[in-house]
Amino acid sequence: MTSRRLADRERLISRFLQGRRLRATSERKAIAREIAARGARHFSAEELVARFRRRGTQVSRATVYRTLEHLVSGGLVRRLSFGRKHALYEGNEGGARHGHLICLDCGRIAEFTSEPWQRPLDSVARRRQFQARAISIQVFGSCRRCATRDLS
Amino acid sequence: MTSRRLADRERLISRFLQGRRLRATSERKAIAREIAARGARHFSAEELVARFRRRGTQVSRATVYRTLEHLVSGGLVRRLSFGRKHALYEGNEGGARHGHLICLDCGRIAEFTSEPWQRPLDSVARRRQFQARAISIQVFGSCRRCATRDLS
DNA sequence: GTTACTGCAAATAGTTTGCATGGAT
DNA sequence: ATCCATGCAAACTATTTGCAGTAAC
Repeated sequence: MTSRRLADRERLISRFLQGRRLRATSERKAIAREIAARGARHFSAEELVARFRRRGTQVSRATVYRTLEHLVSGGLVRRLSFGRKHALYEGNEGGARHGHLICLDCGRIAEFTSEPWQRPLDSVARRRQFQARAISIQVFGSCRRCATRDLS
Repeated sequence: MTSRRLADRERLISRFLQGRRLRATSERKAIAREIAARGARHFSAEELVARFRRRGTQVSRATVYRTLEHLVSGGLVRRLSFGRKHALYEGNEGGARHGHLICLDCGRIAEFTSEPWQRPLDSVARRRQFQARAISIQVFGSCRRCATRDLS
């Protein structure tokens, strides 16, 4: 990602904070910067905390969780709750829709574009008068690597 | 559901236990019976525990979790992890595929048939050489009732 | 008889929350 | 000056696990 787009994303989050009358604290800006830098890659709350800690940036775990909450409810970040462990998050990169292939053996997660399913899903939502805010398609199974290994 | 089909489902689970060399204990049979009785309705682990407790059936929480684990990994039951709270489960009624519309305001969950998306999803999986075991489509947003109320 | 299964209670893991202090508006 | 946001640590919730006793095979 170019630093141009990175700055764009940061600005987007600043605007979001303003719009919601949320204060632009240094902690929130640090979180915004960190998420922007990760692009569309997945991350856990704990990963953010660890990264800040390693780097000496002062942001507590509680603040990370509280800020993610805001960003998710505002649609700037998606929360992915697979499996039984921690939730994963991903920046909502301009709405590029994708689903996830989740390997139950090794935990690896791959993505595929779910663009083709967007329209039919929208139509289901419309029919039910359901106001869709986020759509998530998950396929659980074994990735190529693990499926091959399983043959042993 | 007829008691005929209910018996079918119980038998299915018995066969499953045998197939995996798992002992057919009274606890596991009680759980199988309970899940069969619920048909395709959603339930949480805690709900099962509570139901057993209320009725005086002797099945501990640990056993409920351990048994659900087996059934999920065997594909007889699906685990649905929405939101941040407890997981929900549903009997895998002969593979009738459906997705979920999850209301973020009131928590209500509605279903829609995802049959039409099965084939294209299969083809994505094939292309990636991903061995799919379960597919889950979730749409988060506001149900009709809550969307209307939100206008206030 | 052997070995898997169960129940209990304690341990985990991730996340949330109350409260006093500090900082943005 | 006001009052929202932060940090800390304690609280919570759902789930998992170690271990000793019990029951299925």
